[in-house]
Amino acid sequence: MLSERRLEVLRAIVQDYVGTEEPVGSKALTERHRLGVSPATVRNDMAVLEDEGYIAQPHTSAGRIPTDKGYRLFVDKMAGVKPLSSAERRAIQNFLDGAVDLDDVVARTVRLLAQLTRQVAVVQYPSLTRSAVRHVELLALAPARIMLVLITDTGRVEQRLIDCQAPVGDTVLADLRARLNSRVVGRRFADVPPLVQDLPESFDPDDRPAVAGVLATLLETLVEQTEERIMLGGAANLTRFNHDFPLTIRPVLEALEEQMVLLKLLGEATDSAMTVRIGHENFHEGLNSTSVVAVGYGSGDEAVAKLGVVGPTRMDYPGTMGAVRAVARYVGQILAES
Amino acid sequence: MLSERRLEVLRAIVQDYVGTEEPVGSKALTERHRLGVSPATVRNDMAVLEDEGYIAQPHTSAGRIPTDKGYRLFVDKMAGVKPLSSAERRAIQNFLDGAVDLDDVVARTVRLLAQLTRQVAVVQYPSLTRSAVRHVELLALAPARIMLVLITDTGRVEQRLIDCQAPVGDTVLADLRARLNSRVVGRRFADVPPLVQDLPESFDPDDRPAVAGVLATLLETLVEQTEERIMLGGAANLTRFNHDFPLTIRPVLEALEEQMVLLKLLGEATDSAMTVRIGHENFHEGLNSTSVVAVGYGSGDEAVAKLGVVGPTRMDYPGTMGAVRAVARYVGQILAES
DNA sequence: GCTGGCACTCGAAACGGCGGAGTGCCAGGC
DNA sequence: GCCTGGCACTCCGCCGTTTCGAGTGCCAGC
Repeated sequence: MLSERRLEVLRAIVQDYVGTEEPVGSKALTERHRLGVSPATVRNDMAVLEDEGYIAQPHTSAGRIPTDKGYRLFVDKMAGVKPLSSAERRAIQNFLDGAVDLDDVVARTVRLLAQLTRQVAVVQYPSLTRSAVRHVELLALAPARIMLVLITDTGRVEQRLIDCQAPVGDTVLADLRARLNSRVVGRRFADVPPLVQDLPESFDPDDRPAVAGVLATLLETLVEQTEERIMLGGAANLTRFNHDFPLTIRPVLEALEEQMVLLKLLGEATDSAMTVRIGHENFHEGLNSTSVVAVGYGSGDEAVAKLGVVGPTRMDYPGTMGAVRAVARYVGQILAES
Repeated sequence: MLSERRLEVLRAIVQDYVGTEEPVGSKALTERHRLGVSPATVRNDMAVLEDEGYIAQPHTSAGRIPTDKGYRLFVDKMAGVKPLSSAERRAIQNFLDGAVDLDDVVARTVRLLAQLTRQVAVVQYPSLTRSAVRHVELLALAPARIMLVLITDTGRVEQRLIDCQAPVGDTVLADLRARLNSRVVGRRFADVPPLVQDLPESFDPDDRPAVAGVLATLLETLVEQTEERIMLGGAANLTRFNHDFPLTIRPVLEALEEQMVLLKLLGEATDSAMTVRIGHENFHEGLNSTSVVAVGYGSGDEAVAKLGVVGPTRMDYPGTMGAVRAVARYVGQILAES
């Protein structure tokens, strides 16, 4: 366990390094912070902190920079979540209130997060699997061709084409549409399958293949995980740091282009707790010098999707966490209203 | 007018510079190309080319690099469109054939273009304004709340919420839905407005406000230009060149984040002719050292949207143009099938 | 009009010296 | 036992100098 003052030294190092982006030495520390001790004492503390792996020096006789472990301790023990100013809150609300549909909400959220944190923003579309059915529509495009349109309570619309072997009558289609909706509207996706299982039986044997086809497509759409869409923005903010890592920007950009990586990035935590993943805590190699701050958001009490930002490990954690949390809350409100 | 050989020299300079990314000198030119003349002669030609503004030297006693004007001449007079190998063609087809819906088609196209050209790919969603109506659906979410779903022949789905002052009966809604569809299905967007103008008159006066509201929203959706969505990919490819311009990548990334800039980037040409915009020919400052190769694509004979790539002015024009054209054709086919 | 030769230019890389920030350690004081 | 001032040492980054070489422009000759 580290003494109180050593923690204080670590905090000072993190704060200074985040601000200046340069290794920080003992003398500069005592000048910029009221530690009440001399540089020599700070040096001793630093030696201990280095032994414990919280800080490191890029090379002998340079200042110290925090390690991933150091940042971790900082975030866990010392960093509160910095609340936003009321001006910022108003800005968020104004920015999000003008959204016309779900795409727009997500797009605005991404831009907002990127501007607020000056980092790369990542927003997941409300997940299909955690939302509920608002309406199912069936359209006969051709006698044997049906389009299935699924509308969720989060405003998302999914569509699928279904080719039937035999023509399907309009009345059958209308019947199916009515029964389907009466059973599934308002239900969570996960609850739908058992509710529609027996539907084909109530139809004329001739029509059962078509009905089964529609149901199969519907269920497939419901469980399909691959369609977890994600929007990304603020990539230009990566360049703010590239005088330090001209090399690192490349793999980061590459990683961010992979939908799968992005999805994993936002993490598994489904509740609304905020997760911070620092440097090597990220599974992906290209992201070893970045940190991810993510949190779930939703229209009700449960998260239906996540959003977050990706930035250098050397980031302003309290401020970033504050912005991410605030944006998530407002987006949740917006979704609840629509 | 330049002599034949001088054009040849320019072509050689462009090709070498694109390959090596380094200023090319007279000696290297004669070694790598069979020009049939000595370096001294090439030097004289280069001096002329420089006087005319086709090439420039970064500093005295360095090799020459093409100017925007030089690239322009190269593209106009000398660069054919390089056809793809049959392996590449097969790859394109395989890659695009697996698409399940419009989003997927666009997403795959972006990835494909980015990989093929190793540059930043930009794909515009099939524009609403140039496509036709496949179906209009009206859903009563609540007694006085209607959701309008518009499905286009390119597979795109738009949705809007409509709040009515008074409840709307189910039969009225069904009636409106039927009449609406019988009039507009298959019509181009631009042709729709006159066809529905008189619809409210045929309804009970009590229902006319609601009907008018639905129509207004429909027309608004049809003309709404702001919803021109664009997908972008391959941003990581920008970093391939950043040892040359570490500075320029920043404004480029910023420019690419602006939807409006992207839209203008793809240009105004609505037919299927390919446009190449080189360096300063781009209106946007941040893109002064990039070139844009764009072409329209569509399910029929007319273009419904555009796609293209953004890369450094120093790009392989014939190859890029070949890839862009080929991808556009395949996407057109895919859209026509669905 | 092409060619070889030659002097010249200028950036890139290599070299070396210097300054300064920062460290570790030690002896002394509270 | 902990803090402090002092001191010697290390090593990066900066800067002026030198060297090297690719490339040029020009000129005289064929």
